[in-house]
Amino acid sequence: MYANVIVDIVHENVAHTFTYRIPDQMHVERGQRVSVPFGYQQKEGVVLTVTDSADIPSERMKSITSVLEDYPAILPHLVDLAMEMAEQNHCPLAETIRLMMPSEMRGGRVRIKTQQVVRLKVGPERFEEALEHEKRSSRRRMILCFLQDGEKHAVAELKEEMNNPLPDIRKLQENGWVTLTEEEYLRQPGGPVHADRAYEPELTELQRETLQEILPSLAKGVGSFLLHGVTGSGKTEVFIRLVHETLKAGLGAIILVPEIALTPQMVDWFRARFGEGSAVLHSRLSVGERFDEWRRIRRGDARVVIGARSAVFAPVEHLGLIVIDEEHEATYVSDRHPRYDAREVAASRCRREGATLLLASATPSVTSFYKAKKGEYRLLDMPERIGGRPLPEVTVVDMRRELNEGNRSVFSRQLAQALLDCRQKGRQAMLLMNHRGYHSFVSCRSCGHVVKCPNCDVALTYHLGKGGQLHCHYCGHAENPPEKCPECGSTRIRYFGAGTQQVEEALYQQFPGIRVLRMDTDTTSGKDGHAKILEAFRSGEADVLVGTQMIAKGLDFPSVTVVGVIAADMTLNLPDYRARERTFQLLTQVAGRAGRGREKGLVIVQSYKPEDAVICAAARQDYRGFFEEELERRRVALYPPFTVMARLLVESPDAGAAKRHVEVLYNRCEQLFQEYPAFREVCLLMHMEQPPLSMLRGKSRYQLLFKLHVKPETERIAAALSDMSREEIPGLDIYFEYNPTTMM
DNA sequence: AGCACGCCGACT
DNA sequence: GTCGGCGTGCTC
Repeated sequence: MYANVIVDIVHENVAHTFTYRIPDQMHVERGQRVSVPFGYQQKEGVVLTVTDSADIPSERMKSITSVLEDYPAILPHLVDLAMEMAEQNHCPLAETIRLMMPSEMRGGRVRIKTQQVVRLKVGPERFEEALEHEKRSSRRRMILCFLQDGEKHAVAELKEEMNNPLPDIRKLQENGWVTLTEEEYLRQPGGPVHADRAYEPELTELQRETLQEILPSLAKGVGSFLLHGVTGSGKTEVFIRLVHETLKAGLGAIILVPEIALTPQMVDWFRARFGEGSAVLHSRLSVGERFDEWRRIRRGDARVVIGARSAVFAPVEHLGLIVIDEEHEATYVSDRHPRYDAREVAASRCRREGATLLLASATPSVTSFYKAKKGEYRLLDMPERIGGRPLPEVTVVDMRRELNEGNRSVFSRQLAQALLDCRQKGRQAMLLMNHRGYHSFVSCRSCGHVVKCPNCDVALTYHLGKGGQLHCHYCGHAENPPEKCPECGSTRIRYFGAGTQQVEEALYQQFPGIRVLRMDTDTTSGKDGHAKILEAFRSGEADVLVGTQMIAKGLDFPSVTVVGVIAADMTLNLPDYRARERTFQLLTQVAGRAGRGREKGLVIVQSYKPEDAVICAAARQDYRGFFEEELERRRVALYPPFTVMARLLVESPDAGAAKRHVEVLYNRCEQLFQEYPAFREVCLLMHMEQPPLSMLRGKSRYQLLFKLHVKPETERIAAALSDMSREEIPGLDIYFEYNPTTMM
């Protein structure tokens, strides 16, 4: 028998299977990891197929050295998925196979932790006899009593009861009363589960109806849904019940949430609801913990998995359900190679494995909602908040008018009043400012020169602290602010634009005695920095939480009654076709933070363009209105989901080299279109330019932007463009992105 | 990805 | 003369 093996090397040259003889009495199957001789070295690989004939000459063929585990580490369905992904991304199979296992598993780094376990060897009927026999040692009697329940106990547990129990345990073993063994030990992050904390809240009528819509599909094993539920509508409880039903049917479930939602509290809460049969996968786990969680899933000990993006590959056998919460979040698209979209992977997995897919969001991505409208997903609506709580009232303030009427503060009069009232009532407020630092740029009033980063083509941001330096938010460069203009020598240097630090300071000035917490990348850098700030705010240590968009997502603070958006249109004018969508999502999500308790929430949105349709729709909390308008805009302007965007990005420390190569690529594309007229028809637009970030981390950047019709040829163009990025040129980095996450 | 094989410059 | 540069090519 022969095995076709994918060797664990990510390179085009070896991106095909190699055939090995399977030694007699060795058993291997699809998905199993093996060690094989490869050239003059030993490599790990994964068996793709087992056959009884081989098409290479026997004298060239080598034999599998050993199996690395006695079970297939990669489930057959996931092998199929890896193959599909490799084909779609035109990347080596080894690269997608790697997604299917924890990194600790590769390279023989598997360290299986063991612990010493002791248990009673004799039945309860001989327990008294044992006590009698050990009457001369109170320590040994104590150990026996500890083990009276007949269960296995870690020696470590006994250590908490007494000093150094091991010699006495050994003695008891000699005397034949207990057994002492080494057992494999799986680290359980978060410690033992207290399942008694679980409770099942009564479902609302709407929640029950939604559940009833999905349940039949769970039984049939086909169906995908998009759940559009307003903030606070109780979507989560629907997921939980679905998962319980999935488990009852003997199937497993995966729940994906954005990484930042996986707070310790949320993890505790989740484990309380599902107990030992659940696993958590996220980036804060140690490598060992992650590996152990993976094995618990693979062995079937954990059948419910909650995790971030990569948990979509969790080795759940008999999968019944995948839920993707906050499906509009950009975090579901991987930023590294291979660039997969967890939503698409989940859809493929569900189709393949006969599972139900449920995407959910208060502000679905335009693409997903469009798919739902076309019937690709079944659309479910939860338009009301739980307990009949009203959606917060949203007021848009025209900041141009504030300025005209002499208010130069960062706070409009309405917002200032709301903050005062809120504080008087002992409630809390949240303020969103989508820019960190103090001033967003520094410029010369004589010549207009803006101080920029030497490594990146962006203005430097003025930060308080450490003597007040200018920082680059892209590469981390910091320098002292100039005393005179480096361009014209004038001393008329001015600081412009506001950031979170300035909002914080303005609060202190305008509201003496106010207590403020600030949450942005600068204040959350330490370990659990994130959680610490949120915990402090939750326990009432501050009246106001000021932050960047990280405060907008999914947080539930019942005592927050006021939410202010300082500069709503800041994200609106970014050079990206999704800028409007992102603004709407941000405004709606942050508005949803208000009024989650008994009191009605008040949201004040400050804008310099209050008549803009996106701002208006967000103020009305009118997703449909936003969607229809935005879809029409994209239809007319030929943007996704009606077309596909692609980009070839060239980076080099040598600006000339980057420019020359992007021109070479341009010409090559022209040539390609000449050879294949069908390609020319598919390509709506090819645009050579310097991206908005024309320099980043000391590298000059040029790009080719493509807008492509969705046709059968589109995939082939993408493959050709991708090939152009794969060629290795010294001093040049070339990236190909299909549906790039950013156009910057 | 590694690593050997192979063909041209400056060193004990 | 050799040691060693990294270009090219192969791995079941």
